Amino acid sequence: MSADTAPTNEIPKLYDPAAAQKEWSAFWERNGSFNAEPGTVGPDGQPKKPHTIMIPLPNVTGALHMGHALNGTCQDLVTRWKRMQGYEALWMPGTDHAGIATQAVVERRMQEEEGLTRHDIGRDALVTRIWKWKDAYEARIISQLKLLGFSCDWRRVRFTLDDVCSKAVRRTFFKMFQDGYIFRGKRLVNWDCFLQTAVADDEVYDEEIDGHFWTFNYPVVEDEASGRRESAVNAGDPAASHADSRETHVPRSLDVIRFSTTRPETMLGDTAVCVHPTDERYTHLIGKKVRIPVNGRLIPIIADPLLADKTLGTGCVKVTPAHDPNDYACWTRNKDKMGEPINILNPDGTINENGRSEASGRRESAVNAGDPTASHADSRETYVPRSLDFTGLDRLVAREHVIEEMKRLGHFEGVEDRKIPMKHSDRSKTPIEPYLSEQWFVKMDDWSDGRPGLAQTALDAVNDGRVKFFPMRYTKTYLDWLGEKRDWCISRQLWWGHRIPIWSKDLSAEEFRKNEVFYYAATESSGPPCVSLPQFGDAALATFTSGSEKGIDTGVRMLVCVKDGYRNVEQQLEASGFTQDPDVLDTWFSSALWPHATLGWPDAEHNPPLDAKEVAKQTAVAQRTPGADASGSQRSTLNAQRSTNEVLPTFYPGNVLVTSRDIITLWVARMVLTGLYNNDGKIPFEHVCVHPKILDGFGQTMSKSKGNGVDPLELVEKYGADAVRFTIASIAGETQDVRLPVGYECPHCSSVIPQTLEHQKAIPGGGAKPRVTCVNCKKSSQYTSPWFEPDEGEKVARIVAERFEYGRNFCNKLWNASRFAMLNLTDYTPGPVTADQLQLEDRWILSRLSTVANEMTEYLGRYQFDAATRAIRDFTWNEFCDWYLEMVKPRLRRSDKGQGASDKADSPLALGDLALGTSDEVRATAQRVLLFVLDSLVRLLQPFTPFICQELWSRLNEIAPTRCREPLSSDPQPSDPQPSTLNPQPVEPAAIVAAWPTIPRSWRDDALERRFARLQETIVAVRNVRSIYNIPPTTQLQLLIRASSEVAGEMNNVAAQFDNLAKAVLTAAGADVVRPSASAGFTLGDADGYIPLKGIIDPVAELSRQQKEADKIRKHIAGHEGKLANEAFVAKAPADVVAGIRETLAGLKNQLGSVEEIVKDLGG
RNA sequence: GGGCGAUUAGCUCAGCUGGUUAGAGCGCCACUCUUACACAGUGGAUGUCGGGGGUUCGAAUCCCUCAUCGCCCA
Repeated sequence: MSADTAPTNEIPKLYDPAAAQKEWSAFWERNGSFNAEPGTVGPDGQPKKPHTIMIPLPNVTGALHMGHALNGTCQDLVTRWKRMQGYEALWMPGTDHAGIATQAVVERRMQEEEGLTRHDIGRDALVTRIWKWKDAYEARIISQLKLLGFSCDWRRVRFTLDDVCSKAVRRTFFKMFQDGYIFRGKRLVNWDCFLQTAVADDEVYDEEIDGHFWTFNYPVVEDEASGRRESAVNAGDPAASHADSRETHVPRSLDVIRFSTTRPETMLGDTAVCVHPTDERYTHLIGKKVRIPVNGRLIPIIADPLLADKTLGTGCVKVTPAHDPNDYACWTRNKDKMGEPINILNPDGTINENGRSEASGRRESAVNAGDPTASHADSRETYVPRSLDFTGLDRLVAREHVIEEMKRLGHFEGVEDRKIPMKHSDRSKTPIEPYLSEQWFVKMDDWSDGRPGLAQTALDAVNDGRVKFFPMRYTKTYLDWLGEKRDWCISRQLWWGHRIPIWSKDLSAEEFRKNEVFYYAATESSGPPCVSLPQFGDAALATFTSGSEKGIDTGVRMLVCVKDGYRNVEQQLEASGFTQDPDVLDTWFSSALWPHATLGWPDAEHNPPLDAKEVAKQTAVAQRTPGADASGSQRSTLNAQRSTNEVLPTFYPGNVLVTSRDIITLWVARMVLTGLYNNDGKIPFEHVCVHPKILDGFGQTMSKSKGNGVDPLELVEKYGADAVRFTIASIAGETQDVRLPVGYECPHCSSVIPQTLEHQKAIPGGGAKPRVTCVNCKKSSQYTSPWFEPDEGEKVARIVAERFEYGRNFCNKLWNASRFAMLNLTDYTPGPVTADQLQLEDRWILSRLSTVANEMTEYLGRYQFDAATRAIRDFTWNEFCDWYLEMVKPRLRRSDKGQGASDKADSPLALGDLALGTSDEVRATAQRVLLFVLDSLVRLLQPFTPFICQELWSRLNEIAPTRCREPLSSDPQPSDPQPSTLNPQPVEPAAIVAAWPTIPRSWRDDALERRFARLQETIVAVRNVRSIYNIPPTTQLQLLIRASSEVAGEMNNVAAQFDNLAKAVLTAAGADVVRPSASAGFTLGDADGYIPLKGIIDPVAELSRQQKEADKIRKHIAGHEGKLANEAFVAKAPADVVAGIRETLAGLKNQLGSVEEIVKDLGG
């Protein structure tokens, strides 16, 4: 036992993550370590530069999964790193209300558990329930983030529906309304008939269903008929005709148009049939009309090259603009040739009044252009003998009736089974219907006068490099999507969200005409987009819509937008008959404002409020305010009352948005756009870091709906937060998504049961909870699943993922390396280290540290978290632990207790070529260098594994509060190729505020690293021989080295390390060394080694081994010679490449010569 | 249909702007409880770099093409 003052058992052999997490979370909280304040002054007396990251707000639908953990880990890495670099680093946390997603979850649960729909309980009651849900899940989410050690400024937590964000939403809407960006229009939306709302494209997924493909025909109507019609009807209205009696005397088989459809009921809303303009089968029919048999409406045959495809089916398609996106697009191209789109659906998916044909006895005249007309019932009597009224039928029921009718009327041609891709609502899991409805939009396109629109400003910001993507390739996604400049539909028929701040009222034509301003505004297209209402000051603006093409004569609807903070105006409007728009805004409208709304925009007079509870937890901050805090910086008084908002100008523009690529269009583009719009053209962030997604073991993205989401806390519990973070960081690269196969740990025998798709999908059916059966002990148990809670008292198979052992093992390695160091630092005394005191291994590890620390800085700057993780892991494990610690051990042994096996190893004096002084001094130097490297290592790792780092930091600070540090980065760096003096100084009280290492690049010594590599190779070669001959580790070997005198000299200098690391005594080294008989050998490029093994060596086995080795070398030689024999290679390849090959070849030949010699010796 | 990305050891993945004897972790084999660590140490085995063309002195890397998979947008 060398460590006499610190019993080994004081530092456990295993790192205990749970204890560290608990202790240091509280520590950071107490100290306000994650706070970011404007005006904070750094140690140099200057205000700290800000660094801002806005969390891509997770939604409150449910708990977080590993994807969020990855996203957060990346952000925390950057935030902690920047904080150590001296920035005032703000990581703004918060959550998103996620309109439809959250409402749908709550509604579904209410339906399942209580059988209630939202209409049963009403708007207010539903919203109250959703708030409760939100409170629960927001708390859950925040606690998940906190348990992962994420260093958000928790005092600043925001929610998209809170007062601060709401104000920003209202102000933005008002501003956009004022500037004419917001308008009302018709739009084909994805209609969720179950939830009765429009859903966004990204809330829709495709799924194939078993369906049918029906073929029908429509009879073509004769020309003379259309001639008569024209005089009878409005231009552009093909429907108001009764001339169809003609076709009764034309053989139908000769003039029908055949088409196929998967949704026959939509023929009720057909406004045309469409063929390809060059399709010779139909060219003669273009411009003629067909009759829809089930309702008698006449519709034109049009030509459209985009919609119709000659090669598919009959080449003819029906056009239902109100219920099909392609058809709608066709309608926009051919408005002049067909009537207005006809909506046939009610919001609940039943057929509306347009499902009623005249034959049903409907008397009133058609309201919509394109409706069936009232004139021709008689002539159709022969083939429409009964009333046709599909109104009120569910669309799928109506489908069957339509088919029946078409069959009965003789227009049915056939049906086949077919797999049909069908869009489904992600929220209700029901098929969506394309549906034409009135919505609010934000104009994205440029203005007609050439001014750039919102989309263009956001495009410019990326095009001119103000906003950059990492990796760069995602720039294209952004530009392509924004480049379409499609108007943004911002209204949602939901109850959960920001209510649209528009109050409207219908005005009669007379009422309307009385007000000249209104009249002018509504009728003059070149006028301002809206008019102010003098009675409300600047608090309200109005526009008018006529509601139909018929103009304002029938009256108008007055739409008033009210600014935030004018409840009185809203009340006055309501009192005079105005009602607020029932819809809410798209969630993205509020999340788009996140980067500036959270900072208090538009309030220029107050800092955004802080969470009082979180502030109250910061007891240490309260105690030290207003003095200097322990890190030497001063913070401004918390949440002081001010007359200006300092937070916004300090932390906006921000620095980086860290997100996954599916969010580029939804968030990034819109954040840039609104950021520019609301902040005088200032971008919300300069970088966008796009990280991979975590997939399950089957390559599916993790999602709540698939049931494959893994709760990071389960893994934190199993492996520790640091391990989870470190592992996650190691996979956060820039190339691709990453699979994470998981399993369940059998509670009986601890075997891992791989997860299957069945496990993911299984839900409790009829009471019994699903179980997994252990592959090993065959016992079954319940398991964790997002679908159900295991029963009380059950043994539960919990989720495990072996991948995370990577991080756990690493943490333990770091722990034990530090443990070793601390056991040897009990008598540490601070003091400088001078260059002449440094040993080979010291210089080597400092050289490596310089390289690695600088690489880390570069990797993090490029958001290459995986590369940074690998670099620090390899350094820690393969260099610091495997070599440095092993090599430094002899120097740390107390000389008075040294009991080495050999004379050389016994005395540190024999270790090197430098004057070492007393052994106490040797030990002290070793301690100081070791401590310096460990200190740097902990600092480099702090952003990755903050808990263990702080644990180590605090322990180190007890033992050694003053330790050597690299020179400050601002210090002038002499071109000294060696590390200059390391000077001790008091270190920071906590790792989180420690300075990020800035190791001088001049410490890197390539020549020394090469020499060191030769030493390593030699040691490995000796170990190899030992292993091959099964020589016990305790057996001392002899080593002879034949090499040039220079190399031999170097070998002699490090002779003690051969004994230390390979249990081999270097008995001879020089050019004249000869191979002893009965010895094993190895060859390096410039040295040959021999290990006498008399009595141990099996000459036959050794011969065969050496022959194999020779063959291997010959193969390489052949390869290299081949290259050099190629004249073109020698002529064209760069000189250094050719020289490199020659050098390698020479080395290989040397090696081969040595091996052949051995082979010969052995009688081969 | 358009775009992006992938396909490298049994598994999960690195390999940047072409030149390495193609790597890592896990797993596997053998040996070690050697005084930091068995969540460890030491040594070892393992790949026609998806297929096929091409460019080049030289291709895992660049180009074309095919196949498979994933995502985004229509």
